[in-house]
Amino acid sequence: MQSRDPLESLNQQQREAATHGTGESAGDTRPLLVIAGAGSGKTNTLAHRVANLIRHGADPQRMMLLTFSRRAAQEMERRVGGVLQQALGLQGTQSLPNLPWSGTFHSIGARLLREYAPRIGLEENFTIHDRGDSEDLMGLVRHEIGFSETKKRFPLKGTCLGIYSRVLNTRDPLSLVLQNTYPWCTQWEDELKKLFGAYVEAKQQQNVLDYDDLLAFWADMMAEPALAEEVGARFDHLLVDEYQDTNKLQAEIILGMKPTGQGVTVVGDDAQSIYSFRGATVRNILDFPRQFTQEARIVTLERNYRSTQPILEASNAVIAQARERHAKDLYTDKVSSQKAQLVLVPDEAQQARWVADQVLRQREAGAVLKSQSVLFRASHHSAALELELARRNIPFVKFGGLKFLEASHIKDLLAVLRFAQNPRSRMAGFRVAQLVPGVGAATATRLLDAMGEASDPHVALQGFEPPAQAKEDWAPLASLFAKLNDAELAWPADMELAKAWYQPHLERLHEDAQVRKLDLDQLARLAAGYGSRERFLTELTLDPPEVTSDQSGPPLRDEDYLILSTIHSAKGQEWKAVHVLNCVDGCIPSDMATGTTEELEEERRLLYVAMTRAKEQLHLLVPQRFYISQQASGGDKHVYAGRTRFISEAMLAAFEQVCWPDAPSLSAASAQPQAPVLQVRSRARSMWK
DNA sequence: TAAGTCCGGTTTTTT
DNA sequence: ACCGGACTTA
Repeated sequence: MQSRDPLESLNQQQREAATHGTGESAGDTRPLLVIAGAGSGKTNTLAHRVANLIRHGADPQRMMLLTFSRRAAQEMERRVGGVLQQALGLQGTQSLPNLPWSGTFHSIGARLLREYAPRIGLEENFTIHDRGDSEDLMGLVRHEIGFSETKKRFPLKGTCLGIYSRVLNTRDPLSLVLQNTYPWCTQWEDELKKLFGAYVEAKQQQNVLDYDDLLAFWADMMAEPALAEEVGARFDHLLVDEYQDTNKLQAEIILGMKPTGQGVTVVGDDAQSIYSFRGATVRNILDFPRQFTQEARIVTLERNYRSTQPILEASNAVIAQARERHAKDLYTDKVSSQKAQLVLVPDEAQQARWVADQVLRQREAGAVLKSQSVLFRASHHSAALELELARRNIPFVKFGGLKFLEASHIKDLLAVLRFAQNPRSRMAGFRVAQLVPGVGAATATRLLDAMGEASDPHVALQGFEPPAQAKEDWAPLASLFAKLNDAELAWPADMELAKAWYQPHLERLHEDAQVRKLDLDQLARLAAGYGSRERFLTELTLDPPEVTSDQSGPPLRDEDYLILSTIHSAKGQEWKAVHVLNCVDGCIPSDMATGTTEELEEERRLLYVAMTRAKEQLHLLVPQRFYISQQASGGDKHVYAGRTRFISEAMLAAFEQVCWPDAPSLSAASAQPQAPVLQVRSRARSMWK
């Protein structure tokens, strides 16, 4: 049977990207850079490239595919499968390719490090600290070396970790990082050096790695020629998605693995680079062509398949003002008479109402909630809207912001498992021990010291004498760890044991134990999907479930719900209708990011990313005033905000302007119809002040 | 030594 | 509104 040409559906540029190095261009060993504009079919092209390589004999086991998230990796796998099926005329599930080496830099790094652990001086059973654990450890060390005294006002633990992380990821010296990014901390350079030294020491003693270690140790490994050669030779193809959001360390890893660039493909869009706060640098993609021993081939995808002409026009106008970029202008065939809207509303409360109204109206017109989204710069910008949606019973799911894993009861349970996995992790042990009533910081420290000095920490734990008043509650903990340490135990039985032990503590510590119990059950179900305790713990910290459950729990799979997301978490996605909240100076750009031109440029790209998510309808909301949040209810302190500086007077022609309510009045009455005129309670209180 | 109260300071975005 | 540190009480 003659199967169809699988590349038929691609345009000329996409086809060049998909087939580079095969067919007519066989023998071309240059690395490939694909500049893929927003909505230009990037994922599809990459999937076709992978499928095409496989059709030409490439072994999926020998391909490394670095994507931004596990979700992106799975999507890729699915699409590659689809293309292959079509091309080879295969049926059903017959040859879904298994791409074992696809995932984020961090998760692939963790795998390689575990595998090579014995050869690079690591212990194989290391556990991985997430952001919160790392901050806590930094805080502990900070306290231990005496930097936490009140008078000194030393940077907080989160700031310290931020500085440390930036030094590693950018490979810039500490002094430069302080000067550029943390100018208010420059006076502490010496102390920070000392702190970071102690932090590294603590991590090593406890056999834990943080996010940065996963990249830094991998890069170190690739700086060792023999190892780099060995690892590089295991992979024929190395493909990297979202390359504009990689940092110096990640570029070093790629270069170390494939110094000639043969087999390397990177895809990205410099106009969508929005992660410089994490050390990502646009230089990576701008410098890519000349990085290897042979110069790269560049293919640019400029045709947009996502948005209508008017939406694209408005987006192009915004990004055209950017200072430095690969010149490209997106075009599309999708005509529409509907311009992008600039919606003026009096304040945030009215903004929430307008969005809720609009979302319902569009649902009446046939757009299910899932095809619509609301995007915002910072997680808390959606607070008013969330209230409004709840009030009207409109289901929604929020991406980004607080995670399921950050709730204290989830952390408690995970700490038990982590401590069992790695008994040298003081962070986990500290948390677990203090769950026992009568045990506080002092007793916990005594336990961990005893375990640290012992040749076998398990024996030390079993032999530990708790204070008299804690004795009774201590026994179940000791016996739990005896069981968890048993090699016979088969995952996920560990989870059940831990949960059973934790149950009484949960009830004692939390009023709402019932609700939290549901979360723990959810976690246990999740656990069953992983092969081992080690894998569960690793994957969970590197690729946490993205959706935050409200108290109500995650919506059912078939239910319809509106998407709320930070702009950062909206990366790579698209919706029929997109609403962008708070398009005012101070929010976009965030008033915390107006210091340097680079920061400001990134904020501009952020708005561009938000706008280019829209397929048919785009609404930019401009609330005209903001109430100061910390004041008595009914208070009237507010500030006026102006339209974002990224949409200049001259660009207004690309938008349709809407004022709501109809009369663009700023009078208090129309702006705040529901606000009480009088607050009797606060008046009664104020009598006594 | 543990647990509870009070006060002061506070830089968004995420692997 | 939240967190961390200092201070108080049992």
